[in-house]
This record gives sequence, C-alpha cells and structure tokens, in this order.
Amino acid sequence: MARNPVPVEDVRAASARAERRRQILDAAKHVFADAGYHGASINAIIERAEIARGTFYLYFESKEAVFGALLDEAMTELRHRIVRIDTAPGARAPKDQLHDSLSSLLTFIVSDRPLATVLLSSSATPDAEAAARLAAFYAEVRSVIALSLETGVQIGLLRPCHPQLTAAALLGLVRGVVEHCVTRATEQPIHDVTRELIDLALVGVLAR
Amino acid sequence: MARNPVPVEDVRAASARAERRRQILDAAKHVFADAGYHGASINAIIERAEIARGTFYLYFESKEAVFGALLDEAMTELRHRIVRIDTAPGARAPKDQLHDSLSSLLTFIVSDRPLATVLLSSSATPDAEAAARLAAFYAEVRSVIALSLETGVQIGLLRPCHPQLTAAALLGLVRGVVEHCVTRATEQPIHDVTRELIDLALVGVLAR
Amino acid sequence: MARNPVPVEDVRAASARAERRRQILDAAKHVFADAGYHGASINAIIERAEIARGTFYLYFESKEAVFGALLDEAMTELRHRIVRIDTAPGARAPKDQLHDSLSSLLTFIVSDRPLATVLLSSSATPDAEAAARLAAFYAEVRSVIALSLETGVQIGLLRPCHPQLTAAALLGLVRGVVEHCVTRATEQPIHDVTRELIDLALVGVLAR
Amino acid sequence: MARNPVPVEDVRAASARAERRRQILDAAKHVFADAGYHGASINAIIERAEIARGTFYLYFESKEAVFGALLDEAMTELRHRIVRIDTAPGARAPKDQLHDSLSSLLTFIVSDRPLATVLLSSSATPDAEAAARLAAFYAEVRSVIALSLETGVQIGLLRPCHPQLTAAALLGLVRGVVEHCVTRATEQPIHDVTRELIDLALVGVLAR
DNA sequence: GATGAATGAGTCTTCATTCAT
DNA sequence: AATGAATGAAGACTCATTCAT
Repeated sequence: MARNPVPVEDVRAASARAERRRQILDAAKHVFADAGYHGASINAIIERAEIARGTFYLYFESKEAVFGALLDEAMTELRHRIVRIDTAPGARAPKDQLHDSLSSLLTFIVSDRPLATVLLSSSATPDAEAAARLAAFYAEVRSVIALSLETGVQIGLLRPCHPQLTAAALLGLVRGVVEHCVTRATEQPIHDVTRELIDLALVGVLAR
Repeated sequence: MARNPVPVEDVRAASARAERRRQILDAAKHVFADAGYHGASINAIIERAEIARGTFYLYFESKEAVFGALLDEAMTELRHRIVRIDTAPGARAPKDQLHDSLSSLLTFIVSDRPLATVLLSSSATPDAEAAARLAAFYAEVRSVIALSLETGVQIGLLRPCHPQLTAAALLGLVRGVVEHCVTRATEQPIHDVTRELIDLALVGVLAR
Repeated sequence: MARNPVPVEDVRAASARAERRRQILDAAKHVFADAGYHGASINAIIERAEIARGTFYLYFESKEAVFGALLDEAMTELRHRIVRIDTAPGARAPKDQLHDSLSSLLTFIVSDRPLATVLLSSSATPDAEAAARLAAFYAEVRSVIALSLETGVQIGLLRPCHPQLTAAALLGLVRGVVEHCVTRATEQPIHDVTRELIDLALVGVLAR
Repeated sequence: MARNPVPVEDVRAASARAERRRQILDAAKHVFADAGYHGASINAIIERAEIARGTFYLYFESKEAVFGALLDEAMTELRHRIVRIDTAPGARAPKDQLHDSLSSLLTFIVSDRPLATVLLSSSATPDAEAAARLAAFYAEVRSVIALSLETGVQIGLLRPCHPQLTAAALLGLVRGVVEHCVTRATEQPIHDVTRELIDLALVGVLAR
C-alpha cells in the first residue's frame, strides 16, 4: 500500500476549516434573512457565529463575499433540482417528471426558511455583484421555463402562449407558493402543495 | 353667514405644504427604487427633491416615515383598483370584470416603474413597521383573492382548490408578470398581457 | 452707493467656515507632527480640534486630504519666499539677496515647529499622492537651486561644480539647519543662523 | 582537558538561529523601505521572509523590535566608518583622511538602498523608542562633527564657526547627497561624489 | 522550534437626525 | 418655514499579537 499522500493532520485541518466556514455561512444566512443585506451587520454575524471580528475576515473577504457565497451555494443546490423534462417516447409522463423535480426543489427550499427568505427578498439591491448574480440566476430559471414551454407547444402538449411572459408568471407563481409555505406555520405536505401548484399551472382554476 | 373658518391664506399654505410633501415623496420613491431602503440616503432624497436637510424633517419624521407614507399611498391606489367580482345574475361576465380590474391595476403599477420596484423588492426588511405594513397589504390582497376563489368554487364557476395556497400562487403570478413588464424595455400592450395572465390563471398552459 | 452684492451673513458664514477649516488644519498639523502621517488618527485630530467626528468630514474628504491641504498650504508659503537671485548689473549684491530670501524662509519655517516637523519627516510614504506632491516640491526646489548654480558658474561668480549634486547637498544643508533650529530649545537669532549658513555654503569651513 | 562547554550542535543551532534572524531582518528592511514604519505590516515581512507568523515573534518581540534591531545594526556599521581625523604632525593630510572615511561611509550606505531609505525617512516617528535611538545616533554623529570642527578651528585649519550649527548643516549636507545618490538611477562613482561633497564643505561654491 | 488560526482593539468613514439661525 | 452646520453612533475592515497544536 502506498503512503497516504495527504497527511492526516491536513485532512483534519481542512475539514476544521470547512466547518468554521459553514458555521459562519449559517450565521450569515440567518442574519441576512432577518435583516436583509444592508441591514445585516458583520457584528450580528460574528455574534451569531460566536467568533471574533477578525476570524470572519479569515474566511470571507467581505460582507458581500459571504452573501455571494451563500447565493452561489443555494443556486448550485437549486440547479441540481431543476431537471429538463424528458419528452422522448418511452419517458415517464411529463407531469410526473415535473412533479418530482418541483417537489424536490420545494422540499429543499422550504426546509431552509432563512435561505428562502434571502432568496425571495434579495432583489433588494445587495450592492452590485451579488444582486446581479441573483438576477442572473432568476433569468436563467426563466429561460429554462421558457424553453420548456416552447418545446411543449411544439409537440402539441401545451397550448400556444407567449413564452417569456408565461415563464415570468410561472416563476412568480412558484415564488408565491414558496413564500406561502415559508410564512405559514402550519405546513401542508410538500407533495400536496406541489400537486396543487402543478394543477394550477397546467389547467388553471376554471371548472370544466 | 358665518366667517369662513378657514382663511384663504391657510388654504394656499396647506396646498403649498402638500406640494412640498409630494415633491419629497416623489424624490424618495425614485431613490428607494434605485438603491433599496437601506441603500437610500436622506442625502440622495433631499438632493433629488432640491430641499435643505432640515426641511425634510419638517415633512417627515424619519426615513422610515417617508417609506411608510410611500407604501400607504401606493396601497390606497391599489386598493381602489381591486374590485370584487360581481357574480349576481345580471352582471357582466366574470372574466370581463376580472380583465378590467386587473388591466387597470397593471396599467397603474407598470406605468410607475419606480413604485413597482419599491413594491416588488421591499420585502427586504425596511425596518420593522414598514415591512409589516407591506406584508399586511399583501396578506389583505391574498385574502381578497382567496375569498373570491371560494365564492367561485361555491357557485361552480371554479374547480375546487386550496384557497389560501392558490391565492398565494396567483399573487405571485401577478408579481411575476409585473416584474416582467417593468424589467423588459420592450413593452407589450397591457391588455394583451392581462389577457395572457388571465388565461394562464383560468385554464393553465395545457392544451385541451 | 450700490447695494453690497454679497450679503453680510454670507460673508460671516464664509469666514466662519474658513475659521473652522483652519482650526482643523492646525489640529491636524500638530497631530501629524507628533505621530507622522500613518500614526496620526482622525480621533486624535478631532479631539485636538474639539469637533465631532462627522464635522471633520464636512471639511475634508479624508485623512489624506487634510495632509495634502497642509502640504499645499506650506508649499505655497515657501514658494513665495524662494526668490530668484537678480544678477543684473544694477541689482543688490547677490549675497544680500540670498540672505534676505533665506532669512525670510527660515523665519517662516522655524516659527512653525509642527509644520517644520511635518515637512522634514514626511518623506515617510504618506500614502501615494501626498508623498509624491512633497517629493515634487523638493525636486522643484532642487531644480531652482541647480539653475541658480549654473547661472552663477556662467557669470563667473561661482566655481564650476556638478549642479544636481550640489543642489541636493545644499537643500540637505538647509534642512539640516532647519532641523537644528527646530530641535534646539535655545534659538539663535535667525539672521545669525542665515549668515552662518550662507557663509558655509559660499566659502566652506576651511581657513584661508 | 575539559569537555568543550559549547557542544557542536549548539553552535550549529546558534548559527541557524542567526541565519533565520538575518533572513527576517533583511525582509523587514525591504518592507520598511517600501512602506515606512507604520505602513509596513508583519504580514508583508513574514511573506518576504517566507516564515510563519508565529516564527517572527520567536525572533523579535514586536514590530518595533525589528525596526530597532535594524537601526542598531546600521548604526554599528556606520560607527565603524566614522573615523576621527588624526591631526598629529606625521599623519596624512586631513583632507585625505576625511575623503577615505567619508568615501567608505557613502559606499556602504549607497550600496544598501533599502537601508538608506529607512535611515533617511525614519524620523517619521516609528513609535517612541526607535525614533529616539535614531535621533540619538544622529546627535552622536553631529557631536563628532562638532568636536572635529572645534579641533580644526583650534589648530587654525578651519575658520571660526558655530560648531553645533555647522555640524547640523554638514550632516544635512551628507544626507542630501546620500538621498541624491539613492534616488538617481544613474550613479556617479562614489569617489567623485565624495570629492565634490568635501570640496563643497571645505571651500563652498564661491569662485576665488 | 515552527506553525497559522484566532483574537479584538483600533482605523477610517458614513449617515440619520438635531437645532441654532 | 427653511436652512445646513454639527453631531456621534454605528458600520466595514485591518493588523499586531497570542497560543494551542
């Protein structure tokens, strides 16, 4: 057996560092959720994380940097949960695929209330770059939805519609639902919420 | 006849005061839209309003107070445009009523981009009370929608649904559309947008 | 008599502002002299000036700005006192002209001990621009001296020498003398100091 | 014979320690020269020395301590090069002695640009004690010069002058020349510079 | 002996608010 | 009523120093 090229201490150190980072990230998430980007103070973050002022800057360059890291992490998670619908002949029913994808996404976001709060409210200009990044993320999601809509229309599954506008509306719809779930204390099972959300999007509220 | 209890000068003075107030309110609206609540500085507001620092505090108690006044004004305007659907036998088709009401609302909000920006982004905790007021407003709107949904279901116009959840979703949908209209430079006619929005809400995206 | 175009209050306000500025500038000069550029804290300056923290920034953009203003002011004063020797036929004896010019310069600088300290010690990198400005000033002085030397050599008044090097040496010589005067508590009359300085520069220390 | 009281390993260790110390001292010298005392950060020093943060404090008590050590070292070197002129009957010509002594001194200081920078600029109050030490060194030099001047006057070699003041002036003159040599990229041979400097000090700039 | 993560006092700067004129 | 100079609490960030490993 070859000698382990990465000494045990380094691994420990690395994971200790990662833990510290997580601890700060978590504290920051709560503070951002409570006070918004501008309202959040480094003071509040380090108090919550129970670290010294300087320690914060050992792990993040600036307030903006933590915020950015928070967004990036969330966006990565969310991206994993956004799956393109497979419309190939043998694939599962699109509605079922949609249900699973959305369900996973909602479960993730609703289970992390502070994160949801940050994502929902942070269009509030958190200083240039971070705002841009979030805006870019939402734009990306909208464009995924718009493309899906176009495909759906082409294969006759969906009725004709203005894809950009409809995508914006649907994203808003999901955001509204997330806000609902996060705000209300009494939580319905996510599966039911997802079903209702999908029904609303697919067939609307009108009785047949 | 008794002497007019309100002298002419006072009326003039009162209206001059009201104009000044308006001037400040408008300036504040733009600044809040550009920079968010925390990012907005009294400096920026008084520069835009072309008044002295102290004058600001002659009209508003604090930064939070202008923000609150701004929200209150907007909420009053919006409330006027939210009309309960008349489902009495002789009334116009519910869909047409809905179209007119929504159309008027969207026209109002989309034509005032800064106001829209403030309303959309201001969940970003602008210090306690103002945030609470906006939240209360949205809750009010949601409850109007929820009641309408319940009525609609009762009279068989709408299919059964979870009213709270669906109301939250629909509000989100409208917000998404407003954001779309405000963000995009190329503006579609509001009537078309409204029609699309209503179709989406009523019959969804699925082809029949 | 025409009406005074500048209202009395404005004049008062302007001079009040100027006084405030001077008050801060003086405080800053002492603090810079005591602690050097980096060592000087805004805290120390405002305490000495007996003003509030914010007031400082009403008059100066930054710490660097006060320092720059201080240097500029001093440099302006010094420039006024650096007079080119008139070597025209009817002019006063060059040595006398030199004496008057130097005497005025030394009187000015020696009477303002803190200023002298700042000027003597501030080659210690006070952040970019200010350092550059002071360096430029000294370079300017050196070049004035060098030119004078060249002229003197051409008209046969001075013996041939390397102008740049000699100018640097003479500037150092003056600085040494200033330092001497500023450091020693027992002050000789400036006229005597000036005479000695000039003798040294002109005929050296060697006995004939 | 008794066992050698200083084991070989200790010698090695001692010299290893000395090397480390030198390594840090050199790094510090460059950093102080680049950024001045206050502007210099321990960070910059340890990065340049390629050592860990804690290691620095194993060799020096504090930032001030390295600075002090730097000055002490330089002062020791300089002291070795300051030789009293021998005016005994059989001795070499005083001017030649002076030339050799000054030449050696200038060669040393000019060849170590960072050190020269530190020595020239460090009157910028590097925190109490170090500044005092440098001031003491300069005072010492001045007093050597003053004594030499007095002797020279007594033996009729020099013309009468105020020794303290002239010493201060001459020290300034040397500093001015050093600054000139260190600043200019194009370096004249030190011997020429020395000759010019000595001529200036001895016979001044006036033509006979 | 060497390391570098952690510390927290201290820095510069901003900005909502007050108040004498 | 209007002004704007003055205020000082609070903010983000730096850096010399310590100490457990």
